[in-house]
Amino acid sequence: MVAEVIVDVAHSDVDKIFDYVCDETVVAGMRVAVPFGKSAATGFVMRVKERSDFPEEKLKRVFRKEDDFPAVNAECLALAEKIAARYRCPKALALRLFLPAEMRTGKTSERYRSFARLSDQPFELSARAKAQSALAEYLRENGETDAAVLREKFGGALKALTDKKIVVLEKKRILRDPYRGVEGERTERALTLAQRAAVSRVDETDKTVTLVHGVTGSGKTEIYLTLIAERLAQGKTAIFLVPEISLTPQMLSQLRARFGEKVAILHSGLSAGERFDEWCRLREGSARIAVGARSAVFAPVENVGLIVIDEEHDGSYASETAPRYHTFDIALLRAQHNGCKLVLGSATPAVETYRRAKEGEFELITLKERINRRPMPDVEIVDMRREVRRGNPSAFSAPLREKLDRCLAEKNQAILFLNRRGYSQTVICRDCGYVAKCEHCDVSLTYHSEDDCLKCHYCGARYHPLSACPECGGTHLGYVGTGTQKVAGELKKLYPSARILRMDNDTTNGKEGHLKIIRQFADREADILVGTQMVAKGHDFPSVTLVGILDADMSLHFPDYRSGERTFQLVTQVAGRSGRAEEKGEVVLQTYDPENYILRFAAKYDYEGFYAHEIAMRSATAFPPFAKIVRVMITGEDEKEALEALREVYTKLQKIYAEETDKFLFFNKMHAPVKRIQNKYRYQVLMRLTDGSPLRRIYDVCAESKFKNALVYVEENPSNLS
DNA sequence: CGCGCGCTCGGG
DNA sequence: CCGAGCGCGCGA
Repeated sequence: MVAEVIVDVAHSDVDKIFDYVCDETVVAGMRVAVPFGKSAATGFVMRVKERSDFPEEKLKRVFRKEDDFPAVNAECLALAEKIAARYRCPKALALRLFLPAEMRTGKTSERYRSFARLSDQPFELSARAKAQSALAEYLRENGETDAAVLREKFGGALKALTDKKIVVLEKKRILRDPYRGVEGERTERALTLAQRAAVSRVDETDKTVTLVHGVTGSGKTEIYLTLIAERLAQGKTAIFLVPEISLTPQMLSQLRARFGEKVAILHSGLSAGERFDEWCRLREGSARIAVGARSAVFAPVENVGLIVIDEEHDGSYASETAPRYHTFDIALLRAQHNGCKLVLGSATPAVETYRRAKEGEFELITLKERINRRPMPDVEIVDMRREVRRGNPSAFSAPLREKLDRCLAEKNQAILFLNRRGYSQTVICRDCGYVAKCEHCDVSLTYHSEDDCLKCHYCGARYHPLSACPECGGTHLGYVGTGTQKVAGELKKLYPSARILRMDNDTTNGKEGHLKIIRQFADREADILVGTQMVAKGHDFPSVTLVGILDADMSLHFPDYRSGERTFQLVTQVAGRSGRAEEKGEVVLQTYDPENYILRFAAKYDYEGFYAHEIAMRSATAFPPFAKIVRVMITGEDEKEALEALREVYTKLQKIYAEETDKFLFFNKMHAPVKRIQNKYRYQVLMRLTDGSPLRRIYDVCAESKFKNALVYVEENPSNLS
């Protein structure tokens, strides 16, 4: 037999099939060790065939199998090839998406543990061997027991008994359990009429994709779970995708309560061993529901009956490393391959998604009612220009102060939202205009009062605070702009007795830190939570009755075509934190642009109105979905080489532009808005296309680029143009 | 990607 | 004439 192998080297030079002789136990999808050049390499068996076209005498043999199972199933093999073609990346890179990283790096493997049990042979122990008798008695009562436990309890008696063959040891595979005591109680509720109707619509439509557009609290999750249960009953599997941040213990316990051992989670919070074991349970079929962030779309399940993408609009579904796939595209391929449904859910769908639903490409289900019939909180838009005119330069408007007073007096909780970390955004010299900048990045530094230093928010570098301007020596240094740290400090002064908690990148050390703060606040260990957008995402705080959005303009004027859409999503999401239990919630939205249509629609929770306005604008200005934005990024530490790469890539792209000018609405090269990040210079060729047809050639140009010290990559409709 | 081959250039 | 440096092509 001959195996067609892709070696696990992510480089276009070796991105081709190599044939190796193998025995019949080697099957497609297996990882094998093969001789490659001077040394050995791991490879993926793409196909097994009878004979090779390559001269037989030159063929070498597969050394051995890396695993005794195919790591990548047939569907995923085909999918990997499609991904490699679509995003122009080496097949090895596409294949790697399908296995947990620790399987490649060898950082983990199956864990085994010895178990002891009594053998069948009859025995008699001397009366003096007390420990041995006790151990035998223990095994008779408890049956098979972990050998480590027995050693702890009975010491050397275990060895004595195994030597006498009275007790036998057996190694058993241990699955590491990532749920750590997550015990959910089953909170299954009968579906409402609307939910039941939604479930049948998904089942009955002949469209592959269904968008469930349901306001916060309309019970989308229950719909997903019912659909998943249906598929499970049919002997099929399901993939349930959520934004990374939504994988909370509460969410997991809900799933575990409903589906028990059938659920496996795949996410970065697990240890290497846990992740590997969860992956194995899915591959072997003992777990049938894969839950996780975007990478879970590559779950090793067979016979997929349903894929769910919850919070479909969330930015974390787009990969930021090669291959820069979008989770939806992969999910759609898998759904089509399996002939199953793909369900998207959101309270605030991406404009592009909603349009496809409106145009009839996707089935559209709208849920207008909240399960509990409770109205969404009232949103008051506060004109900050008026506050300034009235002599209030602080971050808190009079209406917000008033509501905060009341909220605290009534012993409720409040959340204040500000999308800027640190104390103040910039340090500026009032004498000469000098602004403190990072040495490695082309951005200004943010002052952090807690550790009294200047930090770069792009690379994390820290600097001593300035006492005088390094340019002119002036000492009139001004701190401009307000961050979460400053807000927390000012709150402390305004409400000395209130307990204030801050949540942003500086106070959360990794994922656990983030959960810790959430838990503290949920346990009412604080009265006010001040934070960046991480406070916005799906957590239930029943005692929160007030949410303040301190500076809505920050996200509104973000330089990106989706800033309006994101602001709408943000306001809706943050507002959803207020008034979830008995008491009605309130939202104060502070802005210098109170007439802005996005804020107006957001304040009324009018997605339709927002959409109609936004889509008309996108159409008039030719932005997605009416055009495709393509950015070719060129980055490198060596400015000269990066520029050289830019010039070469630009010249080649110009050729495409010249030949297909009618497809281009815009074509230009420039440096990126942030010229340097972590010492890497950044250049870009920015294009806006009427349709995607030149994309293929654009990817080709980038893949051809062979500069050693300059990275060239394509971004489609990038969500962050910095 | 990692390696070795061979071409080229500079030193003396 | 020799050794270091690098560009290139190969790997089954």
